[in-house]
Amino acid sequence: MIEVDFRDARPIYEQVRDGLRRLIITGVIEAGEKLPSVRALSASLAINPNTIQKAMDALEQEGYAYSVPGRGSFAALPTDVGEGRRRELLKRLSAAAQELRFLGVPEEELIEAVRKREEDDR
Amino acid sequence: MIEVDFRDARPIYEQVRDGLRRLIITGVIEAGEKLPSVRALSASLAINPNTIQKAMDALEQEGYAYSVPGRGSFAALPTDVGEGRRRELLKRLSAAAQELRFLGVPEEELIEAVRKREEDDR
DNA sequence: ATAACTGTACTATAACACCCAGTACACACA
DNA sequence: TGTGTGTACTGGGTGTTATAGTACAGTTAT
Repeated sequence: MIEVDFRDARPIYEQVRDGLRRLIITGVIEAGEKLPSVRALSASLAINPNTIQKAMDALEQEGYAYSVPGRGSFAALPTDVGEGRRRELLKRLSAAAQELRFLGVPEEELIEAVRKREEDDR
Repeated sequence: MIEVDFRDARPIYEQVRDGLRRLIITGVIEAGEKLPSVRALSASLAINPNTIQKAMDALEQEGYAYSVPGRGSFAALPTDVGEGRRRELLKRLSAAAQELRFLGVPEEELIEAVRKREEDDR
């Protein structure tokens, strides 16, 4: 369900956070649906529960999930995602586009990459 | 010329590396032109020379610059930038676009962000 | 030749983030 | 009652980051 690479320079909790976010974005887990529990993810990924908890905290802070003690964590509505996240993504989009244009990639190719909707990332 | 925020979570050497890359991308420093020397940057930014050196190494590894002992570091040609950097940027572009669409941002707005060329990013 | 500048390479240290192990508490649900 | 849940601690190990200091070899201008 989620892939974690221990050799990757990126912290594990970020990889888990991004993996969970991706499940929500791609619709695998819809709004209101339950996310994997901390202990379940800890067991299936062979990662310390504290690290999973940290990923959950980060995801909740972004607005992509909310937690209910005793019940579990759930996917939030897209409208609950903070404005900071939107601004960061738009900044990333512009920065990547600008650098790619500097590198000689034609504008049409960039627009096509934006239009295309796929999930074959890493 | 380059801004460094010590309170930022991002490592200083990454901020310096990104700042130098931006100078090249925006055309402030053209291909073949000399980059600020390690010691000059170290003095003007009040940062240890080792940290600046690390930023230079990273930039050179990306292909954005090359160094000549005794002479200095210089901006490389866009064609010298590694293919890995291009693939990473395209991945970032797609990922950001996909998430923004999930958040309800209309496709036209994304395309406009890609077309627009500005330099007001941090 | 001399001086000043350049990239580069070491050693050593301190601070911090990351990840782990282990334990514990309170709540929800069947 | 038992199981599963989020959450909160303490400790310890490890690697990264950034620092200070020193040093060497090459280039450039005086």
